Amino acid sequence: MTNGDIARTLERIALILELKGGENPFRVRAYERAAVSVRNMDKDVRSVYEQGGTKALQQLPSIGKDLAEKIEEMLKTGKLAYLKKQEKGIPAGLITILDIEGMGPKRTKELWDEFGIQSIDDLEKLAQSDELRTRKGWGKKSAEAILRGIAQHRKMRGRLPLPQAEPLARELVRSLQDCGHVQRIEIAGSVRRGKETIGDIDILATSDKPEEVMAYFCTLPQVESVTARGRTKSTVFLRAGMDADLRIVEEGAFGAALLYFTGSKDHNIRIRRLGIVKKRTLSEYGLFAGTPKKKGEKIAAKTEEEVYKAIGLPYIEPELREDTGEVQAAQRGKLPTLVQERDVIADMQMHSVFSDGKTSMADMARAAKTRGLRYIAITDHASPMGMVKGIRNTKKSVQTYLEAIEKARKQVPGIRILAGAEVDILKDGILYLNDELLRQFDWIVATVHQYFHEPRKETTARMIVAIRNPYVHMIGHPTARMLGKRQGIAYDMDTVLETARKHSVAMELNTSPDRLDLSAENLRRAKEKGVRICISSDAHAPQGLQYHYGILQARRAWLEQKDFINMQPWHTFNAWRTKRQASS
DNA sequence: GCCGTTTTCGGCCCGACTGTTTTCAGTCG
Repeated sequence: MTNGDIARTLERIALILELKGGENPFRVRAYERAAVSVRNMDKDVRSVYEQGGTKALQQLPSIGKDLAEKIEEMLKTGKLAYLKKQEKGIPAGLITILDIEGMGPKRTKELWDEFGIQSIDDLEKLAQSDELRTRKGWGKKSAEAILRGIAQHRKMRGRLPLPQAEPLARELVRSLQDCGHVQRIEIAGSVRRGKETIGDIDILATSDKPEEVMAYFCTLPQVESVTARGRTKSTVFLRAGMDADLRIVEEGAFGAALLYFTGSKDHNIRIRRLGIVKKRTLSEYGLFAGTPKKKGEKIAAKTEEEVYKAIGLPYIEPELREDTGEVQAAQRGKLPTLVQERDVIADMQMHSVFSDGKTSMADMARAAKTRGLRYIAITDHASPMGMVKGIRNTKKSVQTYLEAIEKARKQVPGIRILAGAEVDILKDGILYLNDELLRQFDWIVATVHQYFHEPRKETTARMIVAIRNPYVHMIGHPTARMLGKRQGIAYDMDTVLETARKHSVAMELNTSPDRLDLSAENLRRAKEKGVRICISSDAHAPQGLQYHYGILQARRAWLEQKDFINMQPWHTFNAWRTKRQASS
């Protein structure tokens, strides 16, 4: 069982307890919190358990004696008797109904008890009939809202990758600015936190004419339907297939509101609890003296900095706000100095027309130079796959390639160009190019492009063989995932990262918007193990030299400039590169 | 079920919107 499996099991228990009803809601919440805690961990729960037993598990946040024992059972048997017992009599399809907007546990239970619905299809039939429309507490509008919710659910199928959702959010902001009654406006929510996938878009604004702004928002051409419309909050469903919320707040409380609507929920809860200790109440309207019931004077609200300060914390960057230790780090003055886009001074993976790129090596180098990069590697493909043009496993092909690089160096002075190659890792971990050829390059990126579904054990061994190859400098897009399309290869990440550190091989942060590989979670694990990270665009054309989403991901992983081997001056980078070659 | 400068019991984040109600429960973030 992986961390994800354990988290999913705990979540499922929480859902079932809610559905059954009559349960202490805080107990439900405890299971949810524990699930989040396990999912966000940067270590394997299994290894924590193996090293320290249930006592060590109890050191984890939101895990007490009871849940430590349940996790132990899952790790030992792969099952959980408690879940089995709770599941008894609950139809599997019932839980999926909770994914429908507007259907929570209480309403779902009511319809299950009264009409025996067991699935989304059952719910649809019921909402189409007259039974709901005439039922006490429901009515015509409820039935229609449910049908709308079902239609959206079927259309949405999950979340959009950030590189698709963020431009949508920016476009909405631009449109709203055009309406003339918006003063301040900011993107909040998970887009602001730079999450890898986005469930909905949150926008926050101030306005002298809130009603007009809301009317304008609800009738934008991007909007397919309006879910809710009020004076301060409206929710719409976009044609692009996701919800967008707009909130209008008072100018004087913009900071408190931005903090609140940026989240995450768990971060908010964490800092509110800090407030309670100091007899303060924090809401989207500000930080107040007293309790929610007996609220006193306003202490801070204007800016996020001011609110954090009043609660005794330094400013915490949005990308860190996931309740994965950032509040504790802030209290101890140990927040990282997060990496920024301007720290990118080199790019260690890009392609030219020699393989599947769109432009010449010289054009790529010029574009990189214009962007302010000091050194780059041209890394055309070396792959046995017939469909991939590029470097072949022959002396002659490599010779031709190296000559082309040399020519580009002459054409574009003022930027250092490394002769690199992106070499396929074959099924057994051996590289496509032989050692005699590999040694002629300045920079070797090893990547997986085939055999994505081999067993975990074999894949782990395959990666280790590749890392041990003395000519390899970096593992490119290490899991080979494609966001929203392909899950990526599965292997024992901890073992592979430890091998990489031992052999001083860098792991790539590939900033290509459909890869973003490694993920933030794995990057953070890599950092904690002391593995070198190397950022690269994998650009196939000059406009592909982009780092925005990769940098956001790096920030979510707590990475700093010093964690990147290619954010160092050339001599530092080169010393590491040549030492790697010498020691191998 | 978790947790502790309110420490081993008694709390657990806070408020808006909707559809129904006539003062509110359920849902959402």
